[in-house]
Amino acid sequence: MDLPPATAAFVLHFGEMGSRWGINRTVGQIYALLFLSDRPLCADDIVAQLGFSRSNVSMGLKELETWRLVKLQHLPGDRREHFTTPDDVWQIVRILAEERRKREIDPTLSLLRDVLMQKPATRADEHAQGRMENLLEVISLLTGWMDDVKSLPDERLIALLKLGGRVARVLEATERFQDIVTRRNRPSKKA
Amino acid sequence: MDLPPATAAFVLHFGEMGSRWGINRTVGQIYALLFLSDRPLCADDIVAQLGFSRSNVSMGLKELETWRLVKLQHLPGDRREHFTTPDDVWQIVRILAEERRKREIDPTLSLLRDVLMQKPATRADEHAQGRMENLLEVISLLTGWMDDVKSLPDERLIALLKLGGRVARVLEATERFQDIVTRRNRPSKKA
DNA sequence: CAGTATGTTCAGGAATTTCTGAAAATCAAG
DNA sequence: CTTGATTTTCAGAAATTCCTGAACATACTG
Repeated sequence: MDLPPATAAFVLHFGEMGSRWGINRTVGQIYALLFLSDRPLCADDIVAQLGFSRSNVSMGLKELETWRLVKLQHLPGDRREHFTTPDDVWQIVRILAEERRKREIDPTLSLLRDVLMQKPATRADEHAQGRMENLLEVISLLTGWMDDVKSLPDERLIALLKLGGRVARVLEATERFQDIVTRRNRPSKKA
Repeated sequence: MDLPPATAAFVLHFGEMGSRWGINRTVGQIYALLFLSDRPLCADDIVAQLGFSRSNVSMGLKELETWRLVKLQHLPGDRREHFTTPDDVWQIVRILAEERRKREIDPTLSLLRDVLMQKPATRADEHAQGRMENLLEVISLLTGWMDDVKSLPDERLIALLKLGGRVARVLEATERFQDIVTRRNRPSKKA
C-alpha cells in the first residue's frame, strides 16, 4: 500500500472502526478509499492500492452496494465497472441512517410489538413486558424524530442541529411564563 | 434455557443484534436478561438461565461494566455480586451515547484533526483532505447537537424529540416572512 | 465464432474471536 | 491462619469469520 500518508491513516482508521460495527475491516478500507478518491475507482485500482485479493474486493463492493454506500458507474471508453461514494456527506448520513434503521431498528420494533401482544403468564413476565414497553416507547420516539427530520432539506436540518437544545429552553421559558400568567406554580415533582 | 417465551425471544434477538455491533452474542444476551429481570442477578443465576460457562459470564459482566451498562450491587446477607441495569431507559440511552462517542467518535475526530494539520502534497491529496474536512464538519455538527441536548432533563429532551422537524418549519416560515418584510426574494440556488 | 477482458462464486485454508475448564486469586468468617 | 465461597485469569479448544485462488460465468471485440 503506497498511499499518501493522510489517506493511508484515514483508510486504516476506518478499517478498524468498521470492524467495531458489523462491517469488516477490508470493506471499511475499501469504502474509505473510495470516499477520499478524486475519481471513480475500479476493482483493480482498489486491489492495486490496498493489496487485497481480487475476489475479496469484488465481495466487498457487493456488500457496499447492498448498503447503498457506493454507486456503480461506467466511464466512457472503459468497459470496467467503476465505483464512487456520494459527494455529499449529508447524503451519506441519510443513507446510513436509513439502512441501519431497516436492518436493526425495524426488526427490533417488530419483535417488541409481537412479544407485547402475548399475555404475561407470571409476575416476572409482567415486569419483563413492562420493560419492553418502556424500551418500545423510547425507540418509537427516537425513530419518530428521525422520520420527521429526514424530510427536511439539508440546510434546515443543519439549522435545526445548530439550534440544539435552545429550542427546548424556549419551550421551557414559555411554559414558565404561562404558569405565571395563569397563576399556577411550576409543576412540582409530585403534580 | 427455560425462560418464559417473551423473555427468551427478547434475549435471543438482543444477542443477534449485539453481534451486529461490537458486542458479542453472549454479552448481548446477558445484558438483555438483566434488563428484563425484576431483581438483581448474580453470575450463577445467569449461568443457570443462559447456560454459558461461569467464566464466560464473568468476562461478559466485566465487559458490560466497562460500558457502564450494568451496576454491581450487594444484597444484604449475600456475599455474591449481583448486577442490574438502570431502571430508566433514557438513562441507558444517555450512557450508550456517551460510551459510543468516547470509543468511536472522539478517536475519529482526533485523527481527522491530526491529518488535516498536514500540508497536502498533491492534487489528489488536496481532494482527500477536502473530503475529510467535509466529514469533520458533519461529525462536529452532529456531536455538537448531542452535547447540547445531553444537558436537557428527560422531559425536555422528550418534548424536543416530539417537536421533531416542526421547529425547522417555524424557522423557515419566519425567514420567509422576513424576506417579505425586507422586500427580498427567497434565496435562489445561486445567491 | 474464438479470444480476451471483466466479474462472480465458492471450497477450503488462515486468522480471529469466542468460549471453556482448570487453576489461581480474593475475600469474608470462624 | 484456615476454610470454603466466590470471582478472575488464562491457555488452548471450538466456532466463526475472513480471505484467497482457481474455476466458472458473462459479455464485449474483432
